[in-house]
Amino acid sequence: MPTILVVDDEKDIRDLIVLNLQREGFASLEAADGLEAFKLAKKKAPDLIILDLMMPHKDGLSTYRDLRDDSRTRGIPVIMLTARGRLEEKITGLESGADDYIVKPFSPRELMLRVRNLLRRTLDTGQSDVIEIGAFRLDKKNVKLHVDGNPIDLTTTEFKLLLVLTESPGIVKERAELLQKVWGYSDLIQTRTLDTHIKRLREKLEEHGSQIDTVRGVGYRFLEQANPGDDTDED
Amino acid sequence: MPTILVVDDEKDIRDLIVLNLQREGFASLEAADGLEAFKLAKKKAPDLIILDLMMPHKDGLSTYRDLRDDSRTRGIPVIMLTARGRLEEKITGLESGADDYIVKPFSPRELMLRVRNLLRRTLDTGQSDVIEIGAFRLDKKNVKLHVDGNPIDLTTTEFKLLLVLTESPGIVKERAELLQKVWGYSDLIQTRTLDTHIKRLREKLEEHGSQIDTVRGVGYRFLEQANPGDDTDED
DNA sequence: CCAAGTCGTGACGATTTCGTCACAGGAGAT
DNA sequence: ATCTCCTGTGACGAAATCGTCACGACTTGG
Repeated sequence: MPTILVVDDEKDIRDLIVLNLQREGFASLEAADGLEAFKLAKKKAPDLIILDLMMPHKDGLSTYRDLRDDSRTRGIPVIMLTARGRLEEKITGLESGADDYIVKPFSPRELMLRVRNLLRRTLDTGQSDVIEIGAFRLDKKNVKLHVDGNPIDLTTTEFKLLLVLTESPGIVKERAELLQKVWGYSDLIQTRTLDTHIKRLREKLEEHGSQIDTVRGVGYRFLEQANPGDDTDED
Repeated sequence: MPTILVVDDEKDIRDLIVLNLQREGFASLEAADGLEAFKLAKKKAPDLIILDLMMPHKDGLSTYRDLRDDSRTRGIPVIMLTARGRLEEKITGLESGADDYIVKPFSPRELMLRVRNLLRRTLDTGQSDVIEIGAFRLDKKNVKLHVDGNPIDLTTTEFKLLLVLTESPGIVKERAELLQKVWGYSDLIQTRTLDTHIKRLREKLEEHGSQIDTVRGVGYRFLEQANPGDDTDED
């Protein structure tokens, strides 16, 4: 059952939306301001967010930007509620494709229609399990990697390895954990298999910025790309 | 709330299906044989019909034909239940695009998935018989493919395969899913049938731009043609 | 500086997966 | 009935991918 986060400072409106969502069979979360919404979104990873743009304290628009800047919430589609003629123009500019907005006052039926449409687009087509780390975009369902929009062919094993590494960018993954999660090895095994695949991964990634760090005696660490746009040498 | 008519002579199976439908929030009607089903369908105009093909008295297949011959029931999508290897071949011929079928034994989850998909297709889009992907135009009703206006002859199997592939352009369809949706295979089957038809499809499409991508170990992916013609974008 | 441990690298064979082909059975058309 | 087209299947080779090994380079600690 999809979970939807409803963000509005007015309790009446929240209640109205939540009621309609329940009637449609959706679970819901509530937040009264942008900060709470952002924290809840990171923690609970809802399938969709309904976000009022007019709120005190923290503006809805800046909350939207925060959501788009965090890797954990980037993929979550957002429906924005806005008053007619207010921020409409600005919104249309920053839409990220997966998002939508609706002008107040709105009919609940209209809102529910958009919720269903948006969920259909994201849940069904599997675009929801796309992981983004810096310039990297890991498409799980597609077994495809894009860096700055450029597709990179990875084998399934390489992809799985990269997937595990990117679980925790900047943090070391032990050899044992990598072997466990990618190959299913349960024992501590002395093997060069991991090294070989790390090498192959590095080969395919190096032209897009060296990414995988060796931590001697421990394991490997995936680093976010430091300098995008630095592509002038090859040796 | 969509209403679904369940047609099966075995009460146990009806109960199982109805239970699952209720859990999903659907209203349901029941019929134990084809005649009753036909009358009920005309009278109540359900949004979808789940029809077992193996029934005493009146065969499911002839019931299906009756449903298609009557103007009041013609537009109602039908999901047919069939035993593996029995009537599969005959079904493939009369598939009218809006319909689906599933091979017994099936999982309730799988059935519910198809119910949702079929309802989504018909309720939302008002069952469009023509699908357009880039320069491709798939005419479900006439089982015809046009690329840039040029007609391409496809067999029914090829057409169905292409139809499933184009459900999600740019996204991989797993072999299992393709086998399931085109041939009704429920198990993971080691067969070269899929490959063969992919090849035949590729042969017919390649002169109009290579389209079908192999994702080793996963499945196939339909790619939109890079169209030399211009594309207009608007909101 | 030496020894031991660890890692990177290239090559190789084994295995898996896919593409292609030929062919036989079946359905529909003539 | 005969013909034609479509379809599924197995055989076989091609290609991709994988894991392992040997060996050299490097790091670390004493």
